[in-house]
Order: sequence, then C-alpha cells, then structure tokens
Amino acid sequence: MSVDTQQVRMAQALREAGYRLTQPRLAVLQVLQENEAGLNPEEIHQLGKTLCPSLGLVTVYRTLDLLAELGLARRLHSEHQCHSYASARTDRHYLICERCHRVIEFPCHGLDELLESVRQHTGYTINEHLLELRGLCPDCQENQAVQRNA
Amino acid sequence: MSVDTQQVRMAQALREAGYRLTQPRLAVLQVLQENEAGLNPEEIHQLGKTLCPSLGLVTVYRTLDLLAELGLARRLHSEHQCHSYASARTDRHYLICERCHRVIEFPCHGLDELLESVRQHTGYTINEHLLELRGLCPDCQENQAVQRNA
DNA sequence: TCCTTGTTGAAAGAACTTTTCAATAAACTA
DNA sequence: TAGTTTATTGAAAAGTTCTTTCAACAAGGA
Repeated sequence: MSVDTQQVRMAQALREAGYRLTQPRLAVLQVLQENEAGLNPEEIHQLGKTLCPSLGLVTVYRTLDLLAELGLARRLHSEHQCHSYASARTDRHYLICERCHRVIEFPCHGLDELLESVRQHTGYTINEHLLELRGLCPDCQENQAVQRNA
Repeated sequence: MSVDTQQVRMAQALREAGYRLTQPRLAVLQVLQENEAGLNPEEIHQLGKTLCPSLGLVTVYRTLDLLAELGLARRLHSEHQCHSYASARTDRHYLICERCHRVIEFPCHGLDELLESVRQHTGYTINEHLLELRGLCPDCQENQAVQRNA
C-alpha cells in the first residue's frame, strides 16, 4: 500500500469518526509509515517537524492516541510498567486479566517450532521472547456473568 | 520453593556477586515472592515498609535493578515505549533487534493451539496477545562477525 | 468569505525514575 | 566483641516522560 493510499485511508477514517484532517496529523502519520515501527514520541516529533515545522510534541502524543483509537497505530508495550519476581529464565509468559489486572505466569511449550519458522523467514536470530496474553481470569468471567444476570 | 529457601538463594547470589545482604533488600525480595507478578515500584514500596519500615522508594528501584542483574527479578515490559504504525489487528508480533533497535512485524501462524492449551490450563479467556521476540537482525549479525574478525 | 468549533502549541503540572550526598549499617579484622 | 572500612541507605533534588490547561488558530460547513 502506497503512502498516498494510506493517507486517503486515514482521511476517511478521521472523517468517519468525526475528526478533522490536519497537517500535524498527516505529518505524524507519514513519519510512522516511513519508519515501520520502533519510534518513540520524541523521535516522531523530530522527524515530523521536517514535514510540518510547527509540530509540537504534545500533538504527537495526542495524534498517537487518536491513531490508536482508529486502529491505525499501536503502542508497542503496555502502559503500566510492572515488576515481577521471576526465575533466571529469559523467556517470559504472562497472562494478564484486563479487568482486575492480575498477572500470572504460565508454562509455555510448543513455541519452538514457531520461533524457528520466524528465524527462517526473517533471518533474525532470536535470543529471547515475551508472550503477553490478555483476557479475563476465571473470577472476573464469573463476576461479569453475575452482573449480566442482575 | 519456600520463602526461606528463596532468601538463602538470594543471600548466596548477593555474596557471590560481592553485594551485601541487607534488610531493605530482603524486604523487597519477600514482597516480590509473596505477590507473584504485577507490582509496580510504588506498590512494592508500600508493602515493603511493613517488613522494613525505613524502606525508601529509591532503594526499591535500586534493589529491583540489582535483582534483575542477578536474574532474580524481571521487568515485565521493556523500558522504552515505542509506537508503531499498524493495521487494526489486535494481535501483535514484533521482532526487535537488540543492537540497532530496528523493529519489524512478522506474520504469525500456529499460535492458536498454544493459546487454546493455555486457556484450558488456566481457565482464562484470551482476547489478544503480544509476542515480542528479541534477537539480532541479519545486518547486525554480519557486523558482529566482521568485528570479531577484525 | 464568514462562522463555528475542533485542533494546536506552549507552559504548567503530574507521574515516574535517577542522581547526589551525608548518615548508616553490613561484614571483615583484630 | 569492639573497631574499621566501605557498600548501602533514605531524603532531596534533578531529570524524563507524559498529560492537562488555555488562548490562538485553522478546518470545514454555511
């Protein structure tokens, strides 16, 4: 998909959701498009200023939120940083309840073939991985059911 | 493994690495042990003060770093927050180069059975997932080889 | 072109993390 | 066990990162 096509897609998405298409928003979008992934807000701001000199960092934050809302951008990591006690393993498997935010670790088998296939397709070596699942824990599923019936 | 066993393990790890075993460090460790996963530094601080009243937040941060260095604790999410341009999918698969920090997305098949097995073992429903792989991209592998030969 | 109102950028504020430094306490020595 | 050394601590200050506030601006409809 070309840059222009993407911009048209974004223009539509914005209008449909009742937002305006502005120069700062186009600049942020274009920076994201041209850099695939892995930019932080400050980097996006610096690159974006070459496209829209008046662009402010605040607008970058706001636009990233907006694009996320529209499903056009996505935060790479979860917003709340946590610490967990863990063994010396480098591989991490977390299961997070979206309602009560409880976090458990789970044993994970059967990922090896997947990793090998990724390695072959991309040429990357893979040293460690993080698999983070989000859903509802049994308690919250039950509470939700109770609430629906009430 | 019991709490006491863990403390002995930590005492050894600290001494072997040339660090001292202190009350604040024991308190942080014990809080992490008793709470499995998902605490932020401030929460650890509050809980830790019941075990070591003088415990300061700064020491919590320092101890978490130390425990991470010793392989006894682990940060749940990566420290640098990034944004990536993405489609509307809720499932995310990132491959991050640990050297040049390039991030690419990759197609991911074959995770479904794994998720189903996790669901059965834990009782959680799973709405979305994040699979983050870390390794070296082909370019950096090559550069590393060149450097070794130089 | 005018008007309405969503959007912007700067400054201030909030939240989170790190650095600095004098006081403290762990661990070694005698 | 008491004395000594030095890593460690907690408080305050500084540094980062992100959010809120608000007057000025510009997008898009009339």
